[in-house]
Amino acid sequence: MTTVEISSTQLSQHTGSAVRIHGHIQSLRDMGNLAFVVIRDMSGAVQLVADEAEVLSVVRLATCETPVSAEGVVVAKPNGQGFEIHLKELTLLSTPAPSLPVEIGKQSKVDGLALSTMLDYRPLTLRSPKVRAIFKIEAVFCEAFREFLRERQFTEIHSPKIVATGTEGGAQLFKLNYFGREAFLAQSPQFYKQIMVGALERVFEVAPVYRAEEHDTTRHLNEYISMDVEMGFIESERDLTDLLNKLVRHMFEKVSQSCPEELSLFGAKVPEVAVIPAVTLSEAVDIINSYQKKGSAEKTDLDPEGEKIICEHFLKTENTDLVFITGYPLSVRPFYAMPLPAEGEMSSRSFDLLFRGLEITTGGQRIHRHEELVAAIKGRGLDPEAFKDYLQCFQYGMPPHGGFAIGLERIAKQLLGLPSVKLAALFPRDINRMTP
RNA sequence: GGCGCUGUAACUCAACUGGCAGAGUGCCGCGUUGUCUGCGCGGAAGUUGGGGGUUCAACUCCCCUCAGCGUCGCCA
Repeated sequence: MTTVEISSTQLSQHTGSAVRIHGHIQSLRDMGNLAFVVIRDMSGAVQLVADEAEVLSVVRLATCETPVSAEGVVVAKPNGQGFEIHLKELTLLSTPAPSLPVEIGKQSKVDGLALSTMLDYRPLTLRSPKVRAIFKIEAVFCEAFREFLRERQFTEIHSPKIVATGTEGGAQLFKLNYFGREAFLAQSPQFYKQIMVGALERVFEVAPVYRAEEHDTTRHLNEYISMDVEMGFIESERDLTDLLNKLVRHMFEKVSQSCPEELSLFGAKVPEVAVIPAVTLSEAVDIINSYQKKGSAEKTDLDPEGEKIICEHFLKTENTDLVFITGYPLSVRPFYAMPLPAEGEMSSRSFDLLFRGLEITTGGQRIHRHEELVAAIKGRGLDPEAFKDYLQCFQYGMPPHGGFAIGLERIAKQLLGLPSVKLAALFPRDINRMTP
């Protein structure tokens, strides 16, 4: 009989055959003259059954997480629920692992871990089925994001992360020493993606961005993955919200199709995305005030509590997990935001997308006329000379354009109902943590 | 960074009004042929975050310090 190399998901196709499989030992149950070994591989897990003295002696040397190669015959489980491998030979591929600080094989134990323990032992906790599922889902989000945009003739770009100036001045920048000169880690690919609209018309980028903000919350990271989009020749920000609407629909559909098991580990329900409703900021504030006894919410921005109330309202009234907030005042947006003169006060052609109570996207149309942009920069008390290189593309003609950015860890956190965005980053960087 | 809370075994947590530092899981040993939270018996495991103080006596009260969690500002 020839031995075939398989992975755990292919068991049913090899009933009665001799197979070889490799993975890490996830659990060991030694019953004396019978032992059960569950191994976890890239695709799932499988139970090995050992009942021969020679194999049992090897099993007794093994410990949880030891990588092994196993050979045996695929058989149906006696209870009829799935398949297992009747073990003929087990090879330990490394020194047996010492006892584990956290029990990653048991879901209840992993769920009960303190966030700091989860992160301190990250190389280990990332192996647990539920933790790694987060990152499989994020990979599918990225895949779907790329797929959708490529189909619409967007080109993927890679902008520099070492930059000479900040974009908006709002978020704090990490300073670094660049051969004796001052440089910064990019807080956003904003300027570069706009410049690339001049060259490629439609671009996107999936890359880390850096924010040196000194807050430690469940929705902030100092390094996170920004899924950026920018497109030219738009008529208004409506073109962007339409695109974003279809994009998130595609991303959710793809995750729903590709990751049913990963989603079920979290009991997560993927939202059905129809036409995402939109409200202006001032309408949103009125709605929030109608729920709160104090009528004091300001009409400049929403606080986290307000974001929650708005989302609850729209879930109740329109059965949607997603809602656009539009018409932010120019004053709370970066200088390049396109103004929208409305009701006496200057509003902007920008929007946020909220998902189950959290902002996952910000975007908008940008100013594309050179003279207007220079005036906007001066209006913020900034020096146009500092933005000389960025302004070049406007000097030589830029079409009406705009874009948005989706926070990968945030959309994953909200989808899976994670208590902190830090759990959605492989190795999160926050104000207190730089390792592992 | 402000405010609040918490630090006890590898992990998750108990310990009354200040009175012998414990449990479950994991780990080690022995037994167990259908486990999947294996089961049974036995065992090891602690500078109670650190430092100082009050007291006959401190995990417990006070001060300092370090760390973690929550929350707010800001943002994706």
